[in-house]
Amino acid sequence: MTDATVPGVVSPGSGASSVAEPAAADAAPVGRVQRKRDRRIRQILTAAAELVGERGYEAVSLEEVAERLDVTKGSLYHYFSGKDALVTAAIETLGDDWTARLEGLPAGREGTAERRLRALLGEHVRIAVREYPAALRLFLVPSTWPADQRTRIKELRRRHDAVFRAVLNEGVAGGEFSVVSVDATLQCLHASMSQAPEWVGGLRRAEQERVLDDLVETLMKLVAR
Amino acid sequence: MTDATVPGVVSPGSGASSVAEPAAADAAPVGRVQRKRDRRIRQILTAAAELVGERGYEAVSLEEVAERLDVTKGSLYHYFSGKDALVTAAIETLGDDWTARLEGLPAGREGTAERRLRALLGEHVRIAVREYPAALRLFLVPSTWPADQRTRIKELRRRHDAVFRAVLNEGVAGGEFSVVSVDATLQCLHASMSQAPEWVGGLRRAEQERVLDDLVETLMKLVAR
Amino acid sequence: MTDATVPGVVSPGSGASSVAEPAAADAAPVGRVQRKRDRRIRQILTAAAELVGERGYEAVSLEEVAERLDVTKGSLYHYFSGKDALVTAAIETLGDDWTARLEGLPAGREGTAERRLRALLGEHVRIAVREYPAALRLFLVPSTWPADQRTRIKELRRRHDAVFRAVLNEGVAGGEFSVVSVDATLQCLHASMSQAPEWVGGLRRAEQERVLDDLVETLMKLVAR
Amino acid sequence: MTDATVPGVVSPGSGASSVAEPAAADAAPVGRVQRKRDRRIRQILTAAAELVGERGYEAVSLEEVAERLDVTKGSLYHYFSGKDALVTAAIETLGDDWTARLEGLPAGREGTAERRLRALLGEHVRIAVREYPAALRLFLVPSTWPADQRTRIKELRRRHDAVFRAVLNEGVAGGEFSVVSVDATLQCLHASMSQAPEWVGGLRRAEQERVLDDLVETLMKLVAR
DNA sequence: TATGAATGAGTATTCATTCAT
DNA sequence: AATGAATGAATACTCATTCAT
Repeated sequence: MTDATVPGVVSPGSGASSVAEPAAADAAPVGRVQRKRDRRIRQILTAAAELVGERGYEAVSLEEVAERLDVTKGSLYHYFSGKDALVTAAIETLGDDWTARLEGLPAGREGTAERRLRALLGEHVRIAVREYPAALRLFLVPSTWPADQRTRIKELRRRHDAVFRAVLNEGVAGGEFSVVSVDATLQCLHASMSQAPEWVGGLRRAEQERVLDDLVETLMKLVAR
Repeated sequence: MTDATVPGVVSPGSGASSVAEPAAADAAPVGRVQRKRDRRIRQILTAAAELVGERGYEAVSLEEVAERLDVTKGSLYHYFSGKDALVTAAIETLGDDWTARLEGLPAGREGTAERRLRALLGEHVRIAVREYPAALRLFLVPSTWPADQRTRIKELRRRHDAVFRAVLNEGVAGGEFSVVSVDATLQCLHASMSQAPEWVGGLRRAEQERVLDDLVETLMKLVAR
Repeated sequence: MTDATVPGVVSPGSGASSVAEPAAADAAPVGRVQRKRDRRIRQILTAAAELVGERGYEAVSLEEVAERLDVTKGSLYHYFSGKDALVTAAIETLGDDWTARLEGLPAGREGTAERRLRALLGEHVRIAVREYPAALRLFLVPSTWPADQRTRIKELRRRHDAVFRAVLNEGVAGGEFSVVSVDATLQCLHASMSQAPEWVGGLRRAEQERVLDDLVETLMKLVAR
Repeated sequence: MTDATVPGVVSPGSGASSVAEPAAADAAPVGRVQRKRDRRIRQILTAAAELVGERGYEAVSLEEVAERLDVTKGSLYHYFSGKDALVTAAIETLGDDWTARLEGLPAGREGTAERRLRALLGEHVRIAVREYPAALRLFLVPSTWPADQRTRIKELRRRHDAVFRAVLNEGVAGGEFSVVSVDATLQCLHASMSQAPEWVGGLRRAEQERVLDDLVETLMKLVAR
């Protein structure tokens, strides 16, 4: 994802716009100014994503986001058209980062489908528990949100699921896995892992590891022949 | 659950102390007045539970709850000490009702463990999808809540899980099921079913049914030998 | 003060009235019922006076008064037309009791005017400190109160002051005392004593006694020749 | 007191940290912006102090304060963290102004201790009567306030009393005055003067003057040899 | 008499958003 | 680009008062 495609970003000099920029903008040379702007946006999104990941959408205030960045609330409006836009973009960033980490996992690319799936599940669940304890909430976007943004979130999840779906499909094709339905299996995998932070939150580290291992093994049954 | 055990309920001017109570009152352990009060509390909890089930905790305002009951906000404070207390009680009510329905399910009590589990999963997921679309949120109690209430919710979940745990244990004991860990399996079942409304929300009824059947079958794999 | 003259008391059978009863009511035999009513009123006033004495007017809620009496808020409206009426009456009761105690003091009636004044001051200040820590507030009746009630409070203070005024006048007449103005002297005495709870509130008992003795001696200078 | 020391004031987006500050800013220790902010805070405090002085703490609502300043309630929260903070700061301001006026009084600095004390008492009592009719309430800070703020108020009174204490001490040292205890004398002076508005509130101006003179003369007896 | 349910106007507080500088 | 002041609508909560039973 390049910053230029971040949704809800206010385009400089053209007033507020909650719609993504036309790619035509690329025609203009991307100068220092633009790069600086992109960097700033990146900072904001990171801060917002962390907060939303920790506390959930409704509990995060722009004040907090601004404070974490050591700027004022008003500044955020130079880059985003409003809270929804900012948070949506942040969720997207968080999801993209997460997806990228899974994709970048060496163990996720070699060996049998089973080994790869196990590695992906382990990494995913550990990211969830340690870094995004409220990640589940990200996908519970208030039903009052504009359809536009809900669509965006669903799209994000699709991308996120793709990495699991690929392994699943390969496993099935290669005869390693057997599933009732790839979609249903994906949903179960995702749901189970997302809620993990809830159960293991109060446990000691050693116990956490054991429980998470059990979780991964249990989930592997979903694809067993 | 009897209403008398609803948490956070404000007790009426009772406090029998400096003035002598007529002993006759003991004859009728619960008077008309008390029954009426209980009924009202029930109404409030039902309304609140519906709203929380639909929109989640943070998004529900007391104003809305009051409006749905056609009373004023202030009235709610006659019965509950505050929003947290009301919502906690509502969640508890909702959870208890849900649990009771599962327990009351005939198909959940007879036949092989496998048949019973399948029946329970089917019913649970259909309740989730049709009646409590935001039920998942119920278990995402904000970490800022008082410990007291968080404990209560966890206790509630334990009761709720018990019905599944019983079948699971029997199935394992009888050699019908095989699981990595009963706890992990329960968590996966619960999480997967709770999030179901999210995926199937936009589908047509017929499609919904098919997807939910797939889901149940997929989950049955978690206990396969 | 007989209860029949308590202001703001709702007359039975005649609807609410914030005006004192005409003495003609005495024509009717004062039956058991009336006596019971009077006793109840007395209880309410005592409870209210204590609370107002402790916390001040604005901080006391009818709920608290009712709770201390183990009745419901609504019940209070059988006896008083509203909060102001109740509190005014309570202040009056408190003031009357206080005055009565000073008047009943043996040391206040015999010996030289100086000995008597010293005894009165000592007792007064000790009542203030130990029993009515917020008594001062009683005389800071919100200026928004109806004139009727403000008058009543002033009248009460006049009665209360009378006991000191009498000794003062005698002392002056007998040549024992010398004052710039009896009124001003009274005001100073009253004000100084009323605020005593504020300074000595945090002190240990022994220290309190020493400080209060200093206070009394200091005040005696106001009448020195 | 400089505004920078006003308690409870919310600091603006400062928090200089992740972003480098231009060192040049140090040249102007207090910029235009800061001065403007200080002026605004001053305005708010003055309005609040007046209201508190007139009506007392509990009776003042933020709405009233805001209205007097022709801003909205919410704006006050830009400068103060809440009602307590605002009111405490207002009391402090009021007390400081009062103290400063007494200290600035020429007649309070020259002549015999007796002349100076008489001048101070006269001025003090006239400020109380004319400008802060509810000033007494300021020192009756509700016992429910946070300890932090109660301490602050006590400290304020100490500063306020200091101006009288100094004259008292000098008079005693120089043999002009004779007191039982400096502390007790101060308390009596303060209490008597603070309550003055209550007695003289309803009088005509000419009468007021006479009564206040009597009051001052009466209080002078407290230090008579 | 007494109760307890209900009200409605009020209170402090929060927060996304706007805008002049 | 960034600030910080200001807004206004919303939110939880309180309390004196009324009233049917």
